[in-house]
Amino acid sequence: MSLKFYNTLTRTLEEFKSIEPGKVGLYTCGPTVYNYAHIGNFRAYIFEDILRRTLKYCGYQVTQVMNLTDVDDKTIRDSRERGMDLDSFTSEYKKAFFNDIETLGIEKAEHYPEATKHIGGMIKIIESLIDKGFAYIGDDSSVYFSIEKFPNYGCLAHIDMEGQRPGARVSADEYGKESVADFALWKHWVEDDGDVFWESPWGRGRPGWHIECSAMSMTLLGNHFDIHTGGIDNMFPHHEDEIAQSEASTGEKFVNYWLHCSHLIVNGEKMSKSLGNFHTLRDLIDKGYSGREIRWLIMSAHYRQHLNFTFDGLSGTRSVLQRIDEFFIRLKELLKESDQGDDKVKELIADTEFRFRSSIEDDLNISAALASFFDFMKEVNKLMDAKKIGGAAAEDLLNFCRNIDTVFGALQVEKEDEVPADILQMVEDRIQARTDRDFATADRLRDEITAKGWKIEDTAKGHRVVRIN
RNA sequence: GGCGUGGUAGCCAAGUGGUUAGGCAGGGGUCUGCAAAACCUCGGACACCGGUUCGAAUCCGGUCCACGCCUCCA
Repeated sequence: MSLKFYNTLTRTLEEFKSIEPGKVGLYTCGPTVYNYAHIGNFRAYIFEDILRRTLKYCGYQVTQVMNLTDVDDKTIRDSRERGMDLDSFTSEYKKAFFNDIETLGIEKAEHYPEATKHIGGMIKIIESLIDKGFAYIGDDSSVYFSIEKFPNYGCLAHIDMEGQRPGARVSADEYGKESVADFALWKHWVEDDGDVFWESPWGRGRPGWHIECSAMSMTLLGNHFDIHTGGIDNMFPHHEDEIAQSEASTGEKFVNYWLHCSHLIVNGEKMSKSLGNFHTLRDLIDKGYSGREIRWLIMSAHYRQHLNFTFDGLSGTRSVLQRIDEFFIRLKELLKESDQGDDKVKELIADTEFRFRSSIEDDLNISAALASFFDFMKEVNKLMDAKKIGGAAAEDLLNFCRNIDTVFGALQVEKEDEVPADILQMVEDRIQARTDRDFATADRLRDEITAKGWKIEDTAKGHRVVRIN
């Protein structure tokens, strides 16, 4: 079996081969920290998380870099509006970002470089671009990259610049450039920037947007690395510009595989503030949904497809996750039984692992991978019903689930709810009432327990208490 | 105008020439003092029109619809 990805660069499914055997350098475009991130942003981070986990599952040692853009037009504008200095403004949102990814069960990257800490590296790249004739100083004293000097420009987005008509969005204030499509490497200080500026060979100013990713990726992963990802809207111009400036500067190939995830839409419409369907993670948490439920919904669609986010869909995840929890509770209860079912179980595990792996290796086909798990769960349930699993076989099944959950990051095999003493007492009282055949009391206690957020399940082997989500 | 994606059951969502995808919701059943939960089970589908083929949801042509990007939005 082999790992395959759809490479935006070639628009084909390609077998993945890392530059250095067994190791992968992965650069994932991160947040601009001027606001709380919304679920659309998190779709990208969850996709990148699944990618990272899949690479590890396939045996690679992953070095992931995710940038934090902490200086740009929006961070400057909003920090000034709030009367805060840039650092204290952005640090609030950096903290929120890390809280949010933890809520969603996203594994931490190895590096989270901040743009403001890498200005020196950016200046070096810009200097080399000026030296090599790819960049020039415009009439407004900003430094621009001249795309006509880089014949390969458009290789990622597959755009032929000759055929482009300048849109209305090309604003009149960008008169410093020789050509409208040229992009800023260094923006000369203007009054609206306030005290946000760095000294450079071209005077006070701040970096353009694209240059930070080139500087930070090359610093941490080298001039040439394996995978670069982001949302599809970043493909052009952001990633196109990164390729141009990086390759022009080093003369080397920048990135081998470019992976882009599609947008999330809400109730069939683009998410936007004006439509009132704009959700941040904390909005949803406040509405009572869990990070696990949100993760499950968002990861369950293939990353290159539009994902239609609906509250019906989100509520549906609660049922399936509860079913999974119940499955593991049941399986763990069988650990203390005597060993049985080994051969059948080994075969089932081998078959499922094959299906799971082929699915996930096929450009991260998570839907098919999940289907293999559901089919597996159904078979194990049948075996459990038939009392054909116990001891070591149960342990093997649990270990297998722990193993595939290194990719899903959502099964929560170990989940155990600590039952409060007062609930336990009520459960005991109810059992006694039932033994006494005092069903009125038993039912009243059950209702009280339910009202306190717990659920009783009477099984052949005893009584289980689980938390109601 | 250019580049690109998609339309699969009530909803979400894989598949891409022949063999049950899967999940949620719904029906039926097992279990139960009654429930709940769980488990088993069932139905229902490939936007439309042509074509290629023994065979098309899948390939080709056309039509309709939806969506994304085309200068800083994941």
